[in-house]
Parts: sequence; structure tokens; C-alpha cells
Amino acid sequence: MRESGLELRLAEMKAALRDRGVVVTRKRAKLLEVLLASDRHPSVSEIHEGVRAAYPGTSLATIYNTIEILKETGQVLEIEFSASANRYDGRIPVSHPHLVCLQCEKVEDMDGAMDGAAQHHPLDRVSRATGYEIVRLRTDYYGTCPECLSASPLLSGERGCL
Amino acid sequence: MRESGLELRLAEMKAALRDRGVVVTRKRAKLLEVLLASDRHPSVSEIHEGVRAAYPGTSLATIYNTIEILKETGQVLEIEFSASANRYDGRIPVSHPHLVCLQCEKVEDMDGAMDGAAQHHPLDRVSRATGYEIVRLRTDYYGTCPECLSASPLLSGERGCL
DNA sequence: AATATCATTTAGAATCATTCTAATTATCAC
DNA sequence: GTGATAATTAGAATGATTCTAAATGATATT
Repeated sequence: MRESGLELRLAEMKAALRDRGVVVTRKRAKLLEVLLASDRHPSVSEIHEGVRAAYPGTSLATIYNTIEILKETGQVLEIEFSASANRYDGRIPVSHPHLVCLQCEKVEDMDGAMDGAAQHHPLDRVSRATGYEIVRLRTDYYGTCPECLSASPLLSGERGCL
Repeated sequence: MRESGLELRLAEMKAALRDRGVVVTRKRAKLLEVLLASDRHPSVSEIHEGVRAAYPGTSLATIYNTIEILKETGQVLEIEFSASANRYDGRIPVSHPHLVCLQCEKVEDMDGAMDGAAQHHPLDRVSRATGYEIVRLRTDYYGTCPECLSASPLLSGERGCL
């Protein structure tokens, strides 16, 4: 992504926060910068480190709070791990495939050119195309099931805690 | 899956454990039954409940221990959640797509016929085909990155903790 | 500029799934 | 039966995340 793309993205995120009625404080602005600064898909504590470099007194709670707002406004994609801290993608906040190294815990975006590769020999093809030794694929769709939809058809914005 | 399919699967899992050199105790056998009994993708505590119905004194640690062995032998698929307990699929222990209801926390297998649906308008098509209101898709490939492979090329069995 | 209001931030406690630990119990080979 | 080894246990420890109540900061109105 070019420099200008990131600038644009940053502006977008700030606008989304303002639209939401929350103020973009200096710490929050810094958080957004840190989030966008690398393609490493940082964890909350990495973001915390980054923000604390500029504002030493920043609490973890502030990071969690702001990330929560970003999630609610669709400005960040959360990549969940149960055995390790979640990771966040602010550059591309919508669903897209990743490569996750189980060894070094690197999380990379999978090149768009690979998107359709999962057809015939998915793991093999992705392995060859990326140089990873792929052992597992996760493909899960999240939403509201028909039963829950008919139980509360008007609450499509509200969710449980998965 | 037909009755005989489950029987077969149960036998497979027991054989895998024996091959691994661990003994299939009554509690472990019950655990396998509970795991296969429903297509609900049970959590550790649901499995614990099920095993305790037959063996009241069973500890949670036993469930975690045995699940760990099943994971190592590729006999169970772990579906990770960071905000909630992990879920387990013993019927189909290899990567396959799921439908996850964010409302009631149901986890279903996605019908094989849908596998290729993620091509053009993935969320819309899956929504129409399943009746879910799909809001998010997760597609992540797990393995070892090229850098880690060249750092320890012989350790392809060992992994970090993601 | 002073004040009142409301959002933001904070430190630390609480939560919850999971893992660890050290001791006990069961199983199996001899 | 005895000893060696694996399985099981209860409870403590861990670690990410959430909650809480108090303190601080920003903003609008006067």
C-alpha cells in the first residue's frame, strides 16, 4: 500500500470515530498510527508499546477501549487466537485471508492473487505459492443463524460474545 | 453421517490413541463417545459434563489432557475462539468450513455443496444458501513460514503456541 | 476566563479458559 | 503380590481480556 493509501486510511478511521461521536484524542490518534504503521497485524500489547513510546502513561485499558470502538465501527479486523493474544488489521478491515506461522506467530496478508487457490489442492497450492508449509486451513463464516434471526428479527446489530 | 460411520470413526480414534502408546481408559472411551455423539462441536466443559454423567469424579484436567493427545494425533479439529471456549470436531478432524452463529454460539458444519460458493459474492451466496445472515468470513492458512523453515528445517513437527 | 457537564483515562481487581504441579490412584508386566 | 509406569486429581498459576470506581481532561455555555 502506498503512503497516500495509508494517509487516506488514517483519515477514514478518524472520520469514522468522529461520526460515532467519540473524540479522536492524541492517544487515540497515536494508536491509529501504530495500528497502521506495520503490516505485522499487531496485538494489543504491541500497540500499547507503540503508544507508550509517545505517551508513557497510557494504560492498557485505553487500548482495549479504543480497539473495541474500532471493531464496532468496522474499522479494524480482529484475528482471534485462543492460545495467544488477538491480532488486529487496520489496513484492510474487512474479511480477507491470512497466512499464520505457527512457529514465529507471524500473521501476513495472503496476496490477493492467491484468493482463488483453495479450489483443488488448497493446502498444496498455497504452500507452493507462498513458501509456507501449510498444515491447516480455517474457513469459518460468522453471522446469525435462522433460528436466532426469527427469535429476534430486529436485532441484527446485536451479537453474543463469540 | 450414518451410525456405522460413527462406529468406524470411534474405532479409528481408539486405534490412533493405542498407536500413540496411550491406553484407552473407560473415561477416555466415554470422552470419545461424547465427542462423537452430537454435531454440536462441543466445548471442553460440555464434554466434561457428558463424561461426568457416567463417571462423576472426572476432573477437567483429564478432558484437557485427552483432547491435547487427540489434537497431537490429528483426531480432533480445534475451532478456536478467544472470547469463549474452544469447540471441537471429532467427526471430521480435518480442515473444513463452519457456520458460526454469533448470537447463540452454535457451530455447524457447512454443507459440502457450499464449499465452492466463496467465489464471487461469498457472503451473499452463503447467506442465501444457508439462511444465516453472514457478516464475516475467516479464511486463514496455518503452517510454518519460509524463514522458520530455513531456521529449523528438520522440526516440521514442532510448533509454537498459536 | 470560570464552571458545569460529559467523555476519557487510569490502576487495579475480577473473570474465565486453559495450563501447570505435585500428590494420589490405577494398570500392567513380571 | 510388587514395582514401574501411566492416568487422574484438586487446586494453584497463568495470561488475555473485561470491569469498576475514581480521577482527569475537554467542551460548551455563560
